[in-house]
Amino acid sequence: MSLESWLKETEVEEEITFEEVEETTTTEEKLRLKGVYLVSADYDPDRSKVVLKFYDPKTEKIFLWYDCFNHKPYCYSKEDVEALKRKPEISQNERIVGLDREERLDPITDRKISVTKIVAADPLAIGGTRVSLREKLRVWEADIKYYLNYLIDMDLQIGIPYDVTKNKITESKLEMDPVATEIAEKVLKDVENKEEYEKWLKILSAEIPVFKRVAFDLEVFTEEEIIPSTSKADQPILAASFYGSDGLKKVLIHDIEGKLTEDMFKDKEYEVEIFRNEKSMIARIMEILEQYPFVITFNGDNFDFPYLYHRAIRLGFRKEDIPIKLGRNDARIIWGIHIDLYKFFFNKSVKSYAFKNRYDIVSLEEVSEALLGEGKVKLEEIVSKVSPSLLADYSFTDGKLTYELTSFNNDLVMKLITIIARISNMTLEDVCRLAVSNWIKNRLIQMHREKRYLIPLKDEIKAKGAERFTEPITKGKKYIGAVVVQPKPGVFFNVVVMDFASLYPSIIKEYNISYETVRCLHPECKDNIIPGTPHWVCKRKRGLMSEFVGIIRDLRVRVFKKLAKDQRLSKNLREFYDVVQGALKVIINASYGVFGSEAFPFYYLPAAESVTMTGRNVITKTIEYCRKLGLDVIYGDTDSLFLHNPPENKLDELVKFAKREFKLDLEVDKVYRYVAFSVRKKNYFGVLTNGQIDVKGLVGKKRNTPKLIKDAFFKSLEVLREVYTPEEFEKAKEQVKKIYFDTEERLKKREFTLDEVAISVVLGKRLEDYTSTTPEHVKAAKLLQTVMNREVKPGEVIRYVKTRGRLGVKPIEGASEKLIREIDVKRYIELLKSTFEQLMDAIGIDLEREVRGVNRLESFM
DNA sequence: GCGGACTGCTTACCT
DNA sequence: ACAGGTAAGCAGTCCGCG
Repeated sequence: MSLESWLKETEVEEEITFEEVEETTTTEEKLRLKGVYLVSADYDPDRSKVVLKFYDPKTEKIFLWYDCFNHKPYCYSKEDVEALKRKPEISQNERIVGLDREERLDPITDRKISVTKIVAADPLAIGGTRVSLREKLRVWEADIKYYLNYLIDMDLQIGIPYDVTKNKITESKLEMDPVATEIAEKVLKDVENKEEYEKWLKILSAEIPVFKRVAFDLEVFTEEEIIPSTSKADQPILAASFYGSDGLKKVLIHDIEGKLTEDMFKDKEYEVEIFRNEKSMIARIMEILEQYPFVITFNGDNFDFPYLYHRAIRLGFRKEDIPIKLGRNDARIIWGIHIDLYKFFFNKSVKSYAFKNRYDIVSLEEVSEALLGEGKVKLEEIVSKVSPSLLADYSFTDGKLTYELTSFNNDLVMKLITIIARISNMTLEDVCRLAVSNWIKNRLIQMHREKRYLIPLKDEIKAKGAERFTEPITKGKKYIGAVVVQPKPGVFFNVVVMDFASLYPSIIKEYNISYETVRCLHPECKDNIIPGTPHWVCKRKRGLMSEFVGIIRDLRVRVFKKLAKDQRLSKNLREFYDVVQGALKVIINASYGVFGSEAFPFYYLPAAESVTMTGRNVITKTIEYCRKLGLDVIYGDTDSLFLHNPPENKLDELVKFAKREFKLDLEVDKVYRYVAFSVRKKNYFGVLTNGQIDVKGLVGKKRNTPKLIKDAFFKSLEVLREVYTPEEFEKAKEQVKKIYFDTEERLKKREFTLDEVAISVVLGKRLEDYTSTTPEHVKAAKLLQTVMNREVKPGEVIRYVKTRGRLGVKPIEGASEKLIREIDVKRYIELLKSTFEQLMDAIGIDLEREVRGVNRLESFM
């Protein structure tokens, strides 16, 4: 049967609709829920109310709770009520329902001001459309999402348990672990704002429930290797897979040709349901999904849910019967929480701080391979062409991997998301979709509100400070960054690396850096200068950012890191506290960067450069003190100092100096048996005292280096790992040389596979955006697109080889081993040479001379 | 018209 | 939509050279 006739046939079938979404419990008079976790909030435009989502771990269900306090959205004006009433934007707007005078503190001037609260009937009257108040008048606090505003006003905290009745929400009593209490009490004794700490301790140490969830993945028919259009949704769904925390393992298969039987899938590890009718299959998909309060996808915002939605519409479902809400950048499910892992793993902070850049490309394949050690089912062809059995396996594995990404290490990812939601007080959905500047922004907004500060507008912050003062070292940057010490070339045995514990956040904390405190308006603060700048810092008030970073940092170092190691606690609990301290670290590490990012509402270059300039001063002064102590500084970068053969007692003195002089913690980071430097910065290797190899920045470890060269490089490192004394170096050097020449021989004789000489480079932007130059990988990508008719997208890895042909490159995809004959061996030898030069430079081999020597020898033979 | 010096673009890395 | 600093290769341009 052709696809077209098949579609026609389905249209005449009887109407299938989704089951009614469960009526919310608010209508029940008796509603009484205990220990239910607040996980989300949203605005329901139909009821003109905020809806809260509570997760009950006992029944494993989500309850929707609609506002019953008649809370209204609002913003502020600096004009008085009378003046506002004279404005047509206010007087002729029936959606403005109230004007109230209020007192606020302007954090920039540190003076009380009177403002008018403009109350509206719905959030769109404030902002979000072209005719909203925000676009017409100069108003404050008008771009806070309404449901987040609600949480703040109602003093609600995401991620902790509540007892809920129809018209009352109270925090559940939380029992803190006695060990945690003991450690926390010590810290509480000497902090300036005890209540704030207590609040945080309670929020962060609350238990996290197991979230009942299902991972969901859709496979759709496609003619070519292109992603089907979600808006057209003109191709049938082929399969849907489910993997649930309750053990559900299921694949729904669409039997387009009417040839499938259940027997064909008998020995699978998952159940299979076969559907002749796509419409019933969609209804079944929805039925399964709705049994789970949390739905996990990998890219469900931009593919699975929009496709499902539009396909359902196309097949005749009514809009109001589909419980999916498609936004500009997200897909929400009205009965629960949709978590899109693609967005979460794409997050720069998550990628680097939580997962240490263990994955480079954000794809289900790469991320699972890196974090789970398990990849997708490999297909030789596109999904539309493989056998039903293979398609089912493929789909199932995608669902399974997606689920496992949330369950590995004892539900690490779910916990991480929950803890970040607690810190930022954002919904779980927002946490996994928005970036770190948003997380920090939301918590700062709440802090402003709690202190009754009026949140300044971006232009007010900008107008307050002079432009940046420093010149960046790197072209195209906005201000100066860190100091990198020129390394002393050579091999050094017994090297101790000292570093300042989270230097920038500590500076923000200790030096009171915040947008309102740097260049404050108090005359008496103007002598409190940041070294090397004309900026000064407030002496009268603690800055908001400084307070926030200070608390988070203290709690991490003094409470949660300790708890994570406390042997009196169960392994489970220690693991949990370790996740907490890890989440705190993610936030702390990003706290400086946001000051220099325009996307951040509290963007303020004088604050950013105050941090880096203080850092420069700290490291420079510490190096000077090392000289005084007779310590030999052979290298340093930003917050670290490499000391050659330092006497123990001198190190103690250095630590004391840092504490006394800067109030900062300097500590031993690592100790090298030996470390080898060339003249290059950020470029060295060493062997730690435990025998572990540490390579930094060398070409040999870069992801785009061909395997052949990489292997030779790491083989050499293995040799160097066995070196314990300067004498042993000589033998090792000979071995490294041999590895080099052996590899060169292999290249000359073409004894390699295509895979070994493939160069993998990420395509950074769309092909047509490379306007000034055409780098090699772009040439290869263009060949892929034009010759092989294969669409290439930014973010994709292009694998190519260097050839002797006109263009000099060819893509690997679809090529046979015959391509080896075209390889430009000469250019690979150059690559090998430069890779080894970095290594050999450091250990004192002049590669150029060695090569000439051998060549001369060869020419005689 | 050609080659070396130079600059700018691009990617990947370090802290 | 967190930052700046560094290395390296290649593409493209400029300049000198009878």
